[in-house]
Amino acid sequence: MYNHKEIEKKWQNYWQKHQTFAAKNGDKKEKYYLLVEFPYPSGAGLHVGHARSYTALDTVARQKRMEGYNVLFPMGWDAFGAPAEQYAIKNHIHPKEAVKANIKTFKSQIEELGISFDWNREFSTTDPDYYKWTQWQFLKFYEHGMAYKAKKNINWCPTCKTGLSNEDSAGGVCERCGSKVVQKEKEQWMLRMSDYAEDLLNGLDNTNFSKRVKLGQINWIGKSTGAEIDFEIQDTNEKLKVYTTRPDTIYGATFMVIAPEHPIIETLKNKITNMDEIKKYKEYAKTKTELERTELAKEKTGVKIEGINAINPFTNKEIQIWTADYVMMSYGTGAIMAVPAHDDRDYEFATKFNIEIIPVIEGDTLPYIGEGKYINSEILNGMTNKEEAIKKMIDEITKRKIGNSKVNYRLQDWIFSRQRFWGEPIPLVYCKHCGWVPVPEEELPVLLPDVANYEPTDDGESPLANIEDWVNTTCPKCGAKARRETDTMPNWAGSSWYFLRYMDPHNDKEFVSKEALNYWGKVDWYDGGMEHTARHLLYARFWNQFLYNIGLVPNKEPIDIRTSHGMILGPDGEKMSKSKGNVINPHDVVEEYGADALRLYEMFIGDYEKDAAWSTNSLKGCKRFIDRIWKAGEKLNDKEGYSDEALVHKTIKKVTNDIKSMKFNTAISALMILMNAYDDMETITKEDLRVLLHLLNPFAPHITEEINEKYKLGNPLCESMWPAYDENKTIDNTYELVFQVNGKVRGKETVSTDTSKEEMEKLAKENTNVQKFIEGKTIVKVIAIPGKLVNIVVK
RNA sequence: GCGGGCGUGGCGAAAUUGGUAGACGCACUAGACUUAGGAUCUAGCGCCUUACGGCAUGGGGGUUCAAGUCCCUUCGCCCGCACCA
Repeated sequence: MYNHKEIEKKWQNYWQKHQTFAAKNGDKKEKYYLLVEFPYPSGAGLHVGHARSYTALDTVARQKRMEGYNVLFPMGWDAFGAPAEQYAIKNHIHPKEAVKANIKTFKSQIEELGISFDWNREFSTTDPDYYKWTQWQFLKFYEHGMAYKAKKNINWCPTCKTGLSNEDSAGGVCERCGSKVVQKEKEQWMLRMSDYAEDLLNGLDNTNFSKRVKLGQINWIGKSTGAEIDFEIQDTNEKLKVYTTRPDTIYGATFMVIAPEHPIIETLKNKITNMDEIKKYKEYAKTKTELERTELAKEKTGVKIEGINAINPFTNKEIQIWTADYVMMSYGTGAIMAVPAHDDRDYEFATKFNIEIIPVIEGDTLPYIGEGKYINSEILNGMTNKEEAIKKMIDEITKRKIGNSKVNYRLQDWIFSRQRFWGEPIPLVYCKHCGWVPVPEEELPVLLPDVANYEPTDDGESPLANIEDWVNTTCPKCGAKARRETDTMPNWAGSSWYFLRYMDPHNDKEFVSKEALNYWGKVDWYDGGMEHTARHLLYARFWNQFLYNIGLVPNKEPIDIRTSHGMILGPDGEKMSKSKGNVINPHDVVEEYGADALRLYEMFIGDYEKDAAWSTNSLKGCKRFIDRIWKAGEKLNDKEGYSDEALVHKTIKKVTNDIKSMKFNTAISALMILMNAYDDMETITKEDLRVLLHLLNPFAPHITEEINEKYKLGNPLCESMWPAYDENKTIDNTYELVFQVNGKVRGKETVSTDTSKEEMEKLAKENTNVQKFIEGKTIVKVIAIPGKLVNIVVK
């Protein structure tokens, strides 16, 4: 019938030759910026999941261009990262070689899908021309005091021999290799992201992210409101500051718990009588990974600190101080007031160690967290409103100068150092006399050297530390001997600003020009995986907000709409993986069924934001649809106009709107309905066929152009304006009026659209089947809804 | 535990403001064409019933002339966060 391979190649060449998808900076047309996450070019090649996201926004891009927009739809490569480095370690070749080969494969696989990327703007985060500007921006953070080096107890992966951010070690396992993460003290570069917690939270109001994406951001920032309160330690001048969201329960605070790393232990070591035991416990807690600390949550552990006691500032009673690993040093003040009557964790702990439990809110069961009448609480007794009680307590502690209200965030500063080779070198030099000195702008980029060995050192330094002639340099400030920073940036760095670079990718004077920034503005629509909606999006927003604050970008929020596609699962409903043998390779599908069939199927598969299992049978159904259109060209007549005007206008309307709202499946279904109608006609007009091809073009761009050309229906679709519909013409002259008796359908009749209520009622009562159901009964009420139905209520 | 989402045929799913539940596709069944069919075309296809009709959107209740849609309640599943104080 036709050779899809030839057709696809032909039109891909046509687009290339005519530069159909080249975005033009400064063009008079209205701009629209569409972005998909640039992939990590792994050796495994393109995944059908990539194809889903790319095709979806490609559909939008193609529609937008035909609607007259200047569309920016770029693609590039996020190529720093561990897999390329692992490959390099094994094979002793420079990771950039592996990356180069993988990009080639990836790119050809994307090209054969016919995605309308503007390849003129392609770059990789590993290009020195690109990472020069990543380094330059890091120096901006540094200049503005936003980057600092700190000795931190960091999450350490013993297998990868590198520090990990909290985000990279979620759940206590290394995100990359799955090893248990341990705590290790190390000097690390940090970015002050926690300073931006409130802005990152508030900024969400200026975005159109989907609800679940916003919630992901909100959860990650983790704002909580409460109070900090000082508890005196008896017979010392020391105070223990706690953070609590429930200061109203303070009368029930019968003990305190501090994190094993809490510095007060060191301060008061002379008073504490069981230091050995406490040190032992601290060691024990350190060996436990975060995961174990959570998983083994069932059983509380802890040690009572002997020799010191605190005073509850409201009951004035002596209370014990314990150390336990259920209190984290990284959150709040690393110390809590324990209210066992109203907190499950404190309750469990108190029960295990026989500590007094005093209820302060009336209730039947303990622990009872929540609201109720306050008891045993002097100034709060009798109150019932939680918010009021909290407010009263905060007023009281403020008045007594023992505390204040306090907002806490889960969000912490971003650990920005990695002890790896394959990342952007941090462009700083350490000089004995001058301290840390930035590499001057004109010396950027600090290039990664060519070496033979990419393994991290055993003491956890980056492999760069071994390369003497790279490490040893001179101080840019005083000229003395100095050493380069050997840590590299995390691979989130390059992806935090790549959307800005696409606006002006070849600029060698600036990271992006002001003109380009002003013209392209925000990313209008960013689509990617659910797995990146928390951290990548947060990093990118943080980075951009910083650039905004120092006047380098025009918008505080870089992205307007963010959507996240569901995963494509294997035919067995499981996540695709080599080991399960359920991987569908897009290249194979393109070979056998064609790019258009694959694209159409992936858009037809179901709700775009939900996961969906692969079905080759459904794919065949989409292929069949394309074949039917191909054959429809054989029954063209010489007439003009649309054979079924109302249907065509309705279809244009539906497809136009459904693409914009990501309801790709129903858009395609509308086109199938139109095709089914053509099948029922003896012959169809050229306009009939052309409009179908045009509406289908964003989904199946190759075959539609080919058929359009074959039957000389008009200019190439990609160079024609998107079909317009006339609202008046979407309305049919007739409709099927439904007759109901007591809400049950008892008859139908095709009537003219302008049938009056009276006529409708009359027709209903005349219907023989309706009469069967109203005979001998009293009509209570008749409801006539024009365009829909008549409902006769009888008794 | 907290936050969010979902529950509709054998399957993927549709269903503006409450107004014909199951569009469209897959699978399946029967027939046509055919040497052949895993190609194509035609017809059928929620469940029960020979039919009339009845019953159906996880379960129960409510509002309404009318509920997949609104309200209450209950069960189940999925996702995110989490000893976060």
